[in-house]
Amino acid sequence: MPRRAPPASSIKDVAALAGVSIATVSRVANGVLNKASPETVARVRQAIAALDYRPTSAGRALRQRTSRLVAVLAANLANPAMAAIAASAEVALRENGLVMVLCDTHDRPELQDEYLREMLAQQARAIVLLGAVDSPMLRKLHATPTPLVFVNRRSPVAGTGRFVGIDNRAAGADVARWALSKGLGKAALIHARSASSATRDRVAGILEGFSAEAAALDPAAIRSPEGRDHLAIGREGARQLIEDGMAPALVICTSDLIAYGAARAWREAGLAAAMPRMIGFDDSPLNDWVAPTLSSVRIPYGAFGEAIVAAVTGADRSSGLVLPHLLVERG
Amino acid sequence: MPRRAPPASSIKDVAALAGVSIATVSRVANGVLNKASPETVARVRQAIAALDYRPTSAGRALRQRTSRLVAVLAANLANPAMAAIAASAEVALRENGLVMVLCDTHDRPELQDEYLREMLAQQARAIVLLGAVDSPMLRKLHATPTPLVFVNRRSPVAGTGRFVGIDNRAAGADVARWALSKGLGKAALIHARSASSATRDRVAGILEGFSAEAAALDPAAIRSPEGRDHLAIGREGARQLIEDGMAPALVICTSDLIAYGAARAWREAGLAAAMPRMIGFDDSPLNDWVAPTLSSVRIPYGAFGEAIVAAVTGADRSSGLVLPHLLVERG
DNA sequence: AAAACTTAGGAAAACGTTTTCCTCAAGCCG
DNA sequence: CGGCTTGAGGAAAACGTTTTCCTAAGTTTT
Repeated sequence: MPRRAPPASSIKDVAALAGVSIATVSRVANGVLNKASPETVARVRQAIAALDYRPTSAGRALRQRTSRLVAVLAANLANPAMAAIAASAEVALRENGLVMVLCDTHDRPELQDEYLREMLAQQARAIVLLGAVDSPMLRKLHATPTPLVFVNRRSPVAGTGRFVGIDNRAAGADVARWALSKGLGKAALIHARSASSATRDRVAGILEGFSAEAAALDPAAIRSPEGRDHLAIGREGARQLIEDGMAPALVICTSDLIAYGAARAWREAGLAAAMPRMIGFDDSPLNDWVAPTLSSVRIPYGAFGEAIVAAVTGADRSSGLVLPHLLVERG
Repeated sequence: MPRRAPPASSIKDVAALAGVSIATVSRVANGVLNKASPETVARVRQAIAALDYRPTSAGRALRQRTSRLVAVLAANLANPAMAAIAASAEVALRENGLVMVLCDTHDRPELQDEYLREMLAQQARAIVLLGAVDSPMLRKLHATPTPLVFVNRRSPVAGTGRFVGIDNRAAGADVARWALSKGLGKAALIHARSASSATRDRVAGILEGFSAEAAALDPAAIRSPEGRDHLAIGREGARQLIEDGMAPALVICTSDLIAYGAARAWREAGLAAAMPRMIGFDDSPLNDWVAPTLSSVRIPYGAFGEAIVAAVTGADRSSGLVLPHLLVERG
């Protein structure tokens, strides 16, 4: 039933053509040059080129007990920010001879576990979690040597795995400081009811930032409704604020998507003219195009790829990388 | 240097635990039940569960000469429409026991070739091209048994590969008919200067649709500037229209992203109030949230996944699947 | 009761690599 | 000239599966 792959040329063919043993071909192909004379190397290289040979990954993976695959498990690919990270990671991995396998866990623990299992069977070189959720397999994995990299959200198991992301708490505080220094007036906050460390830290930072200036956020102006995605959460949160007669001058959202949703609620309420100022997190690349008045905390997603590679290859022994964020003001 | 994967339990361990040969374990694991007694099957199953055994893909791929990997080569992951297709494909593939490997070719032939080579080395079960571009390797691949599936854009090599997408020509004609029947007045057209069959067919359909009603699109109102992405193209095209004093009542864009770009140009020109009506293609899921006045031809991206799987597994012998589109009117 | 099947399961080959030893020859030192 | 070292390269094992035979017992058919 399984369709056979094309009978590509194998190492044997190259060896035969070059008149050497397969061991030599393998060495040359892998850049081990001190075991063959320059002439032999040249001959083998020529044969490789002539046959368009490339080592089959299955054979290599079998022998080396690890593949060139790096699994990236994203919580939600529909989120442009996640897609941006994935794209950036893909480029960086490729440049390091690794291949990205991208999966969408939909933030569901069972699905995440299923993927973790599969990637273990694939002998993935490393597993990158773009928004991890706690799950049994994840805990088991911590006991294995497979490198685990947590992006945006920290590992649900304290003190394990490398982290790549921004300092969300500091970013939250920055937003609060900015709001106060601008004298924007009454602020509201909409965030996801998620247990993710990113959201938690942002919210904590925001609250801290306000209280550090002896100001405070009206608890009635904080909303964290349930919702199937950030867009819906933002819309629902804003709807509640409007319904309750709140008229904030600024709405802080813990993601750009939440802000998109909130803006829609204001439009739908016929209050487009009285739309409050808004600020989100991520600074989605689309903002300049579709949300010209949305301020946002820019997260350098384009730089995540390299950071992820560094974490994957364990180039630095540190427990992770904290990248800089930047508050981008619009509108 | 390569970090070793955890010493997961292998088929031998299972065999030892169940007191059978590895052949029997393999058979049971693959659901071949007519070669073992029910009791043996049960015993093996128990051992498999106890050891949390899952066949290593490298061994399997080596023996079967094909892997469970399906390569998806996307032209541009930053495009939410592509991301949506990828997400949909990923789910459908997974449900069929296949694993998606996602790559971003950035519409560049060399990069596409590099990925094609790599995926051949990975013994990918099939290769899905989300926006293929012509390239040497692609032509070579047509001679191999590896199934090739073209999504959105048809194969650059006539008559080869399966196709999944909508009838772009008909969709273009639908847009023209809609514009005329609504009596919207003077229309403009912005499209990418791409050689992709999707864009070509849409443009052709639009022009045909107009002439079929004995109307015509002012050639001076058709723009196809160069640009690094659709957003930039839309912005530049609109900028040209504005500069040339065109004041179309409707701007037809061959993608939603182009329309986003065009809208930005009008805003930037200080003409937000006089923004023409717009219609795009894709109907990005984000439209309802960020572009409430953008009409669009909805492409059922959520259904692409299943169609792709059907094409990949060759379940139907047809040369491809044409899915229905739908004109969604907004604003 | 011999012959022919069936059932349950095992032994072993094959898949394509990488890598660990070997070997053989040449060059060097004493 | 005998013993080292070094350079160049080969033979073969091992990795974990799947699958093709094979076998030995039991069961049916003549």
